[in-house]
Order: sequence, then structure tokens, then C-alpha cells
Amino acid sequence: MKIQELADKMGLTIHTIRFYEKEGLLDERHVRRESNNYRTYSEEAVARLKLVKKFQSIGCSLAELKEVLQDHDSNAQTNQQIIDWIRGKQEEIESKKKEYDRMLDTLDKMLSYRILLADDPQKAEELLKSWHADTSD
Amino acid sequence: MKIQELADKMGLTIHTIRFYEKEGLLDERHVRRESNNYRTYSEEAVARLKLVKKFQSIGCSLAELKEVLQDHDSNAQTNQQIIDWIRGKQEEIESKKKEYDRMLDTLDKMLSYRILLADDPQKAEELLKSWHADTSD
DNA sequence: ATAAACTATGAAGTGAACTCTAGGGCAAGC
DNA sequence: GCTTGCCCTAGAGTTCACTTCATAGTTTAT
Repeated sequence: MKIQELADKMGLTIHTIRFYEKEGLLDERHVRRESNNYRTYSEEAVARLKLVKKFQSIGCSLAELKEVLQDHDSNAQTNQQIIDWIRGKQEEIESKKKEYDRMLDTLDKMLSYRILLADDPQKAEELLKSWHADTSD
Repeated sequence: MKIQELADKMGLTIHTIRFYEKEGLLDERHVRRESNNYRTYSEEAVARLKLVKKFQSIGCSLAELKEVLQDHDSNAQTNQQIIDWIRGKQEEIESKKKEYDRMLDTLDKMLSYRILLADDPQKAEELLKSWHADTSD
């Protein structure tokens, strides 16, 4: 698979793919060179890029991913570190989910304020004040 | 309250607070000037910054926040837009929560692979291959 | 055989959100 | 009255994750 084909398949630009390679997110398993110096990508590249996108979507930096997305080429010392990282991420995600729930509460409040504002500004004001009273973060 | 005090209270730097002001996230309700030109912050500034942090933590840009974090100073036309924005955000958060659940699955898989790798590399290999077999994103 | 469409490189540019520096003004303690 | 530690502004620098540019080699279609 050549670079444009991979880019289309993944919804990335060829620039981004080359950038990821430069950043060390792709290696021999994913990309090789033909005699004309063109890059050829394996199916593993597709899987790798999917994983990159997935981790990225939950807020991992490329640097962080680079550390962790090593399957075969890792040695025993780093394995424990990666296990620790995974456990840390799991906790991080759990607490993010909780934060999201609190955010949904906040948005609900904002929504009822906004809706009330549309047809009864005075009552909306009172509502707003009643929230200012509580000292929640 | 002077800027350093607010910064300490909020866990921000004074630079960040001034930056937010420049970006239009704070107004007369939150910050005023003393005769010596020093900024003085009200309690509303604290509430506002908490809200900024909250929205920011779920991935809102400062530009987006600027649009939305207007309580009193907004007019009727924009009210409906803000209601729409809130509804959009709510959906966004729901789908993010689902993405997080899928992520937790992925991390679980990675974790069992890593743990197995520590004491039975061959079995770990098999596990890895069994996942490559499925074509989930 | 020549143009269009692909590939390559290295380096510069972009936008978001800070972060820091330079150069200066005020304020409190000794 | 001098040092120390806040405060001010304007603007430059940083990091991340791209994105674009300039230049050039390769492949494919007509």
C-alpha cells in the first residue's frame, strides 16, 4: 500500500503519516521502502494508526504513545512500566468519566437557565442566584 | 483580591490569568483596576475561572468558552444559539463517555497481554494474534 | 516524449494555549 | 533611602500537532 492509499483509508493526510513516522510511531513492521524509495505500508500500519487515533482521542500525546505502543520490541524492564502506565490511564479515564457526569449536571443547569431566560428573565435571574449561593466547584 | 492571590487560589499562574483576560474570558464583573493600576478580582472571578477550568477539562477551546460564558451580557438572538450549543455539548459528552468505555476495553486487553508477557511470552503472542484476527477499530 | 499525478526531502509556517523576558512602577520592611 | 517583592505592559519564545512550501525524482497516461 502506498502512502496516499493509506491516507485515504485512515482519513489522514500523507503529511500526517510521514510526520508520525518521523515521530517514531511507525517502524519496520509498518513501513518499508521500495527500490524507488517510495514507502510501502503493511496491514499492521492500518492497525497501528487506528490505535494511535484511539489513544489520541482520549488525550494522549504522541510522545506518550510512542513510549507505549511498542509490542514486540520492548524489553522486560519497560514491561512493568507499561503495565503501570496502563493502570494509570485506566484510573485517569474513570475519573474523566466522573468529571463528564458532573459536566452534564452543569450543562443541565445552564440549559434550564437559558430556556427560562427566553420567556421569563426574572425567574431566570433568581435561578442563577440560587446557584451562586452554593459553593460547588 | 490581587492577582497572585487569585493565582494561588486557582492553581494558575498570574500570566495565565492575564492571558485569559486578554482573551476576553474575564470582564468588569471579575476584574477592576485600583488607582495604582493593579488588578483587583471579585469572588465572581473565582467562580468564572472554575467554570473555565471545568469546560476546558472537557476539551472546550478558549474561543468557544468566550462565546458561551456570558450570563448577563447576552441578548435574545444569541440565547437560542447558546441553547443549541449546550445541547450539542451534551451529545458530545455522551458519545465521549462511550468512547471512553471502548478505550477501557482496549486498555484491559493491553493489560492482560502485558501481564501475560511477563511470565509466558509465548501465550502472550497467541493472545496478541487472536486480537489481530478480529477487525474491530 | 511530454505532461499530469504521484512520490521524496528538509525546512518553514500555523494556531492554540500558554510561558517567559525586558523594562519599568509601586509598597513594605529595615 | 534602599532592597525586596509585588504589580504593570508589550512582545518574544515554547510546545504540540500538524500543515504548507520549495524543490526534485518517479510513474503513468496520452
